[in-house]
Amino acid sequence: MTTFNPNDIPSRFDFAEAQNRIFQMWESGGYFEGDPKSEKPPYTVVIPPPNVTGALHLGHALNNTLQDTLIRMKRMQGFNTLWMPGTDHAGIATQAVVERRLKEDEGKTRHDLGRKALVERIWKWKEQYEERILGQLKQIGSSCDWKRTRFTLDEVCARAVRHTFFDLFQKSLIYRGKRLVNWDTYLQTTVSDDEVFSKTVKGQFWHFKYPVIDPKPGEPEYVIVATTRPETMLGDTAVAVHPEPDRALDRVASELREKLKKSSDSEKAIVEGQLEALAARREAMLPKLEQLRDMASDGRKLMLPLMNREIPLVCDVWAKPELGAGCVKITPAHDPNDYEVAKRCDLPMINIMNRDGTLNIETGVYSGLTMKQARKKVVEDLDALQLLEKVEDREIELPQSDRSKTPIEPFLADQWFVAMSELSQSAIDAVVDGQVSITPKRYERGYLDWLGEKRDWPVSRQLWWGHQIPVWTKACESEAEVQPLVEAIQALSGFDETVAAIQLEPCEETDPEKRAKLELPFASIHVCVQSGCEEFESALEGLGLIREEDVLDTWFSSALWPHSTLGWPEQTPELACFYPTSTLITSRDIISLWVARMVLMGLNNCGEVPFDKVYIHPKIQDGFGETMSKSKGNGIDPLDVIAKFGADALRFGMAHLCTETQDVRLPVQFECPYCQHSFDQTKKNRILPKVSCPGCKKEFSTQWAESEEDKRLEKGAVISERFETARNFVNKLWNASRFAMLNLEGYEASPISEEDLTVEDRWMLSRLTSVSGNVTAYLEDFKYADATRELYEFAWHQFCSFYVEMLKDRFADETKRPHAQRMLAYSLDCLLKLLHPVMPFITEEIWQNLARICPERGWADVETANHCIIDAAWPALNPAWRDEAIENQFALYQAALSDLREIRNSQNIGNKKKVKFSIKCTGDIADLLQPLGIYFSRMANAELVELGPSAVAPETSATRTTADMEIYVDLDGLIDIGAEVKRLEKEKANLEKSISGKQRQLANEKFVAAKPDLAKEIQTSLSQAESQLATIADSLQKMTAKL
RNA sequence: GGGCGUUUAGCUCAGUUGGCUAGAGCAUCUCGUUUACACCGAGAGGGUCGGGGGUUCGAGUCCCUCAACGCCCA
Repeated sequence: MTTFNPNDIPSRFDFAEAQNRIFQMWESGGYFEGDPKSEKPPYTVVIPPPNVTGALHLGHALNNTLQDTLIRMKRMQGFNTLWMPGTDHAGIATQAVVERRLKEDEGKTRHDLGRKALVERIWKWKEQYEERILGQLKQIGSSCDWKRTRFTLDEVCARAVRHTFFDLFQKSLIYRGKRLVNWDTYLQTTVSDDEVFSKTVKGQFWHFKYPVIDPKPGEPEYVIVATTRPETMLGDTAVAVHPEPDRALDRVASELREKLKKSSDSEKAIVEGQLEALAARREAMLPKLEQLRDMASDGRKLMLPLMNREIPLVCDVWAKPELGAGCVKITPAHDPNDYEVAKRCDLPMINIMNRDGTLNIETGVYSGLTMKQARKKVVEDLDALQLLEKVEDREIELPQSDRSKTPIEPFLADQWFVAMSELSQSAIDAVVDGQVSITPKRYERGYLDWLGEKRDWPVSRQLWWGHQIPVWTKACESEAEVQPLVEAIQALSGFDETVAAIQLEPCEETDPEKRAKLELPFASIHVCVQSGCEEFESALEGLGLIREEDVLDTWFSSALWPHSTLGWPEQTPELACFYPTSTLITSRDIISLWVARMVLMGLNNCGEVPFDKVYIHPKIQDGFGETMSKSKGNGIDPLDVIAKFGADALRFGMAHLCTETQDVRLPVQFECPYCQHSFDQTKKNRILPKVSCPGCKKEFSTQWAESEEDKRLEKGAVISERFETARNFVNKLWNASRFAMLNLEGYEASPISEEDLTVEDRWMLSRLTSVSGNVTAYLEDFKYADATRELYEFAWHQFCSFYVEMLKDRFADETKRPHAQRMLAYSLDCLLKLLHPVMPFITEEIWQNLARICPERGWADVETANHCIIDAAWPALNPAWRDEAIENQFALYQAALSDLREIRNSQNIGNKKKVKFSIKCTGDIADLLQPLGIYFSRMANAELVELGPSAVAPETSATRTTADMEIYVDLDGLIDIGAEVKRLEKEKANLEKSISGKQRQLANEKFVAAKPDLAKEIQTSLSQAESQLATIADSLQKMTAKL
């Protein structure tokens, strides 16, 4: 190794070079690895596995910075830490991305490729993005145990999924049922509610007449229903009317009156109009509505046109008497509200659609048509029958699939469900009992409310990318087939209930004739197979059973993450050591989807909660308060921030903005690739393929560049200037340590006795004690912003601006030098450790350099420093070193210094000009200030000529006062009287304001009676202020006289 | 529709249980290259704490109400 020369240290930290080198050193040194055999107490965090859909964004950078900061502190505190890394297969999101790519690049659909080939393609995509994601996490500095990296679709996780599914199936907590789903006819899959968006389009509102069968005298021959989707009438199974039209109209009216009270003037007219219309309607329609209600109660039936099917007239609250004719057609299999009506009224549900969006055989002559074709034909046919009453133009809300941008069809499909009642309750109890705490506490409510609904969890997804459901099914045509098949299956499994679990699902259609007509089986046999029984699976297929094609909801595997990654269901040493994990750090949008499900699955599978603390961090928005996303163009790549500012600055910036609020704003800038000028992103320029730099006027490309011409331009980075503060802080720390190393030549370690400590040494020890205690407590409580603020303030304005400055004088004195060196090495050592969790790279780099000059450090007890800072012992200073008296003493010095500097500035005295000054104060104060008096020279180029009660103001002087002192700067030959008068007048005004405020308070008898202690304090500060005022007034008078 | 959050200096945010002249960083202005750092140092200016009402001796802080913005659930 070449000899280390502090003079060679550059004045900037070369983070780009250091980050990779240091990370490799940590990783190859095994510092990230959790040891299941360790004697140390475990501390475990599982990463919220990022989706392999794409690259990481700034939200991930925040999330992982917080986890890494915590795990690094715990590692230094002596815990056996494990941060478990991995990625999520993210079912539909990933499959959709790959399918879209396939369509764009090759014009193919997944059906052209087939299941096997498509899944292979997605695996390739996954490999590519996983590598990129893990690379990004490492660049951030994440100290995960990378050898343990898991993927929610890998063998270990798959085994856990299969065991869980089998267990729940066996307990009958998994069952098969029908459910109305959002069907994407293009992708031929269900999409979740949050992947559906509503689009307002121009459409029509058709009014049809349905004939009444055998109307009684006085009853209408037709009822009128209205719809925006005529084709669905082929699947109608009822028409509903309101059971209490009278009361329903009353309620609407009273709601309108409530609204009227709250309305602004402009709205009032509209609401009043609505009320009048309602009253008129009531007058005209109520008898008819009541008649319809009576007809429904009497069991009157209607003839569904075109299909010639008898359908009932039913009573249900879904019908709105205030709208249209007051009747609503019910299509249970193709409308969510109608589906609910059908469940309430026990109506049949007729599915009229094939998976590709065409109409099925239920629709007779319409079979095979697309929805659009069917709509046209249905309207024409009804019109021909003179059953079309009228058509209105109207704006309608059309649900669309976010993935394929095609209309969503509500569709009744077979789905697997997890029964949630018991499972949810266990997860509710865990939080109510305090086994799991959620920080900030306000998020508990959403968690509990969501679980409290105990809605069954539909877990099947009609996708190819995911955990295929391990169930084999066969339909039995008759009752006679059932028993022999069950017996055959049991025999094949060797009557082993740990291999196969069987469920019998009877057909919900009990009428054998109807079953035959609709080609429905008598019952279905479902066999769930445990993992590792491939031969049995083949044998089942030999019996004619077919494997379920659907895969599981992504959250099913995510729910197992804390234990599946540790090897469950195997009772591995890792599981024994690291489960339950300690803390989960995530963002609020997945509290119910993920956190709640992990709790209940952890309890079900392991009998213990998966973690005892959950911390929910804020979400990052751009300067406009919008969430960042690639599709908006305001997304920031953490790697761009790292390239410009360094990983430590990114991390410090992230932690610094992590307050208890819900959202934090981070204004976004473009950075010109030519001149490095950065300027604000606007809603306009963030969507352009190329942007012109306002600095150098050259054009650069953005993420939207598509044309060859645009792509040839240099690409501009998207960054945020908010990281500049953090970058500057990194630089400050780097240079403070550079100064230290330049002055530690000849360092020798040896203990310092307590009596030899100077005032500033004791002050530094006191500060270090407070700061280390505060930072520890803040981080334990997830108060990241408070921790970074404390560290920033301490490192910059206390350690650098005062302590290091004061040490300079002591370094110049040979006799004081060795002592000063030891104190500097010790305090820097301590500061680096406190900063390490947030700023790991620079602290490690400085640590390693420091060790070359002073490998042994400490003031009372000298020890050899740990080889790496990453597992050095976390500072735990003796609380006895916290010394308020010393800190107050120091504050006196700082106050005097601040006044001196202000005089220099207001009098415009150059730094090189030495000034003389005196301080008038009590003898006690003088004793306190005395030892620090020499430092006025270095810090303000000012010489203290007199200190104590007898100090007097020179003839021409500037005067400042504090509560404890009067400061006179001798300005003979220097003074700008005008400036001084102005300054004194301002000071006088301030004091007068302060005095009158205090006087008012003390004149308030109730206050003095209620808070005597506080009143006493104010009384004291009032007399001080009055004495200050006297001094200032006196000076002002003298100065004014000289004008 | 229900729930949650936010509104404090030009910008981004702190502000503990109500209490003395409401703080920080960035930006602005003035001065300054004293060899760790100009990604620096010293200083200054800048706030009717979203509007209205209430409780209180006293409100940025507690309560009510209105407004704007954001998020989650239906």
